[in-house]
Amino acid sequence: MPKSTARTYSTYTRQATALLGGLVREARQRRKLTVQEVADRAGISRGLMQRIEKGDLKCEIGAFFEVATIVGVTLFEADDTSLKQHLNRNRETLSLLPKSVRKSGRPVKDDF
Amino acid sequence: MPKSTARTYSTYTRQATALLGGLVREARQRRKLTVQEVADRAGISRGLMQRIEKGDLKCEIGAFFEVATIVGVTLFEADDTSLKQHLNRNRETLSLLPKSVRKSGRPVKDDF
DNA sequence: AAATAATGATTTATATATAGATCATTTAGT
DNA sequence: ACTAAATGATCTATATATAAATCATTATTT
Repeated sequence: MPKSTARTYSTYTRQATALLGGLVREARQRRKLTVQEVADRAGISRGLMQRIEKGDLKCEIGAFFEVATIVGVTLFEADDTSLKQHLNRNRETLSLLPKSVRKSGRPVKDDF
Repeated sequence: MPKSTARTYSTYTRQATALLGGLVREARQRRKLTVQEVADRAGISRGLMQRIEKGDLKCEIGAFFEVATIVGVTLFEADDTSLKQHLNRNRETLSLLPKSVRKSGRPVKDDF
């Protein structure tokens, strides 16, 4: 039972999301696609599409990324191959990490 | 009234989200932080934190990015300055793109 | 080895994001 | 100029994401 999901976000989070939304809008316009067209292709409503372009923080990341992908805005160096490789590298690292010494250590609240 | 919000996602979207979640998990472990600790700092539940690390596509992008930021995983080349500049460049492009002249002057709030 | 902590997974109640509709305004095309 | 299309904004109903609680399992520390 969510008490109150009124979140707070860091400036970076807000800016990054706004930037991504802006890049989507820019890319969409460059390709001469309407909001409705992209929404249709992504299987979402026009309203959600507009919120995404405005950088609304409460959109599903899946819908957001899907729209970005459709208009050609990609995180992680675009092409599938490199993404897949990156993913695999990440997988390996993850499985290896826990192994070597995870001794005591305390939280370490550093930077930011 | 949403009929059925069972979306479909491209392979790229699924991989990108999974990768981002994996990077979050990796970064968190490297910093010796528990899931609960990061969740607390982000103001989200442990359950959501776990879904984020698994790359669940239906998480809020805001929560996702906030967690990423907290553990030090940043999109858009990390530092605030470059992000801010990028954002401004994007803004300019946007206001110029539509067609040179936008009749009724828009406020243009660039108070970032 | 025992104790403690962290993670994974599931369930429930509720807060809320979403689709869809509608209307106003702005932009594009003729 | 007029017309049509696109965008912006707001509202409602409902599907669903979320917080919280709980239990099982797996690590970690002593």
